[in-house]
Amino acid sequence: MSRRSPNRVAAKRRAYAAVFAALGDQTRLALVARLSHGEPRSISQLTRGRRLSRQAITKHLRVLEGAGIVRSVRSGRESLFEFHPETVIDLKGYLDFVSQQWDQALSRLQSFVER
Amino acid sequence: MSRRSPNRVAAKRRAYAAVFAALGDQTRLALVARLSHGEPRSISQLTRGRRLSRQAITKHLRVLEGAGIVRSVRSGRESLFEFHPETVIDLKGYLDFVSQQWDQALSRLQSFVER
DNA sequence: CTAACATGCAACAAAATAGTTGCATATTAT
DNA sequence: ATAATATGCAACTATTTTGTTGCATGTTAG
Repeated sequence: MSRRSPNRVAAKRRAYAAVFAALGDQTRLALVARLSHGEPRSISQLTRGRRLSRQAITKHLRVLEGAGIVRSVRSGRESLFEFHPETVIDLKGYLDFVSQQWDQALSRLQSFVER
Repeated sequence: MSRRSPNRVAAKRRAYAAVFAALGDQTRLALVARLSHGEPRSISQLTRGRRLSRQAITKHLRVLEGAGIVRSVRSGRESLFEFHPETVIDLKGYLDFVSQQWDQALSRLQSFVER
């Protein structure tokens, strides 16, 4: 049987919730879009042209980093942020799991109705 | 060309951000898991056994409903919440888009290095 | 009819989030 | 060496989120 300790399930959930929460913001979503487009960018580059202060952008980047969605590397006087795809792939997996659970529920209902 | 007005892009982003934000919470993730497992459930059913008050659960459900992740229907004295898969499917699509953008960026880099 | 149940609404408090500003420090360009 | 650039740290405010409690109202069971 798939018995999985509730604690383990809860821990997983907390982790996924943190990733979802990190993506749950316009600004951060825009940053992810920008970074997923290619090369690593510095905080200044990511701030330039935006209406938010550098510090605000920095905080958002740290949230994304904390969730494992981006990585930062210091390079001289700037710190470069780079998209880290694994976490997003993993999240897709979670959504897949939820969808599949639903599909299976539907087909169970279906076979019940049909008998 | 794919020129897409920035406003349209921003609007899309806001919408997705709202869905991510709705999923960015342990309790709500647990509710989604429960509801994706099958039959619609009433607020009382979803509250029973949990350590949160009924009102707290209700608020969470309304957040999920606002994001289009669940639907509610009144049935007599109770209101039943049901998982609504389309929104989650759509979100998976967004994550796919981001991943693909990254993959394409990688292959562009690859072909650049190789020449 | 009346009691039990299910929910809604509103006011409130505590905590987390988002953003700003000012100042300090490290790195690079001239 | 100096100035310009890039970032970090801390304090502070405003807003949003999370949760509670109390009370009112609608619905169903006995």
